[in-house]
Amino acid sequence: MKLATWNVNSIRARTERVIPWLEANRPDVLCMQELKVEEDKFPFDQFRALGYETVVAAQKTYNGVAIASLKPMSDVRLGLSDGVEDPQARLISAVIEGVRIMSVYVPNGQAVGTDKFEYKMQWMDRLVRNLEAHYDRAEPLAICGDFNVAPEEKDVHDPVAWAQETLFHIDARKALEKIRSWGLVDLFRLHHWEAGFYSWWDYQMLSFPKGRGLRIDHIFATEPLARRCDGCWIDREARKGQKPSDHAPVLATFG
DNA sequence: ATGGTTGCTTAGCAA
Repeated sequence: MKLATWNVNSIRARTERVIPWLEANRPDVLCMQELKVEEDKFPFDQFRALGYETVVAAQKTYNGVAIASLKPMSDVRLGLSDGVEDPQARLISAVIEGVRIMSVYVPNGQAVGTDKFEYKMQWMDRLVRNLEAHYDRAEPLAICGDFNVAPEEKDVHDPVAWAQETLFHIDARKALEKIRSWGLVDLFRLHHWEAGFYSWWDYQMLSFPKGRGLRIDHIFATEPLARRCDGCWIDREARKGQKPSDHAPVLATFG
């Protein structure tokens, strides 16, 4: 099985990049984030033409997550289902070939000290409670998506400069570690130890050509699934060329 | 250097 995740930064703006990428890479599953469109305007037909069925949790203008799959999906679940009134579409999951696959878009947090950063912290804590309440770390499960947090110094081009930002603040890193310590493995770090691999580069200041990025998109898996993972990588090529997303896809394969 | 870029929606917000 080949699993991919990609923050597309508007599916309508990115359809001409995402569809050819799917055709070239043919993952069994693609988790997407930041659709920025209501469900009735999602381009289901173009995915279906390549053999993918897609389920979405969407809203107008902001956020929005989806899972496109070649294989049948069952028990589709939307949101954190914790009774909290929350209009933001940031989580969808489905069971595919016996694996619970989650597509998540963790809040960016805007700036440390703001209400949005507080919402980010609370959302990550709610995700931990969702895992504790509904899932079993002994079962195969993958959480894929834009976590908006880089785990370690080696995942950030300039850790000192980014320490005060929402994507690498110590509180955000601790919250990410709490999610991981529920019983998840960072699949990228199973296969690569080196610094300097990034999944996101700001559109501004020529960040991509200058190599100023962060590794904030992840595929986390429970132990029984991680044991089957024989590769995990970031497709930097997809960040190049005309009208790219500011994120690159992350992929993992399983035997 | 308080800049710079992109997308949605239409001047301001979010990333």
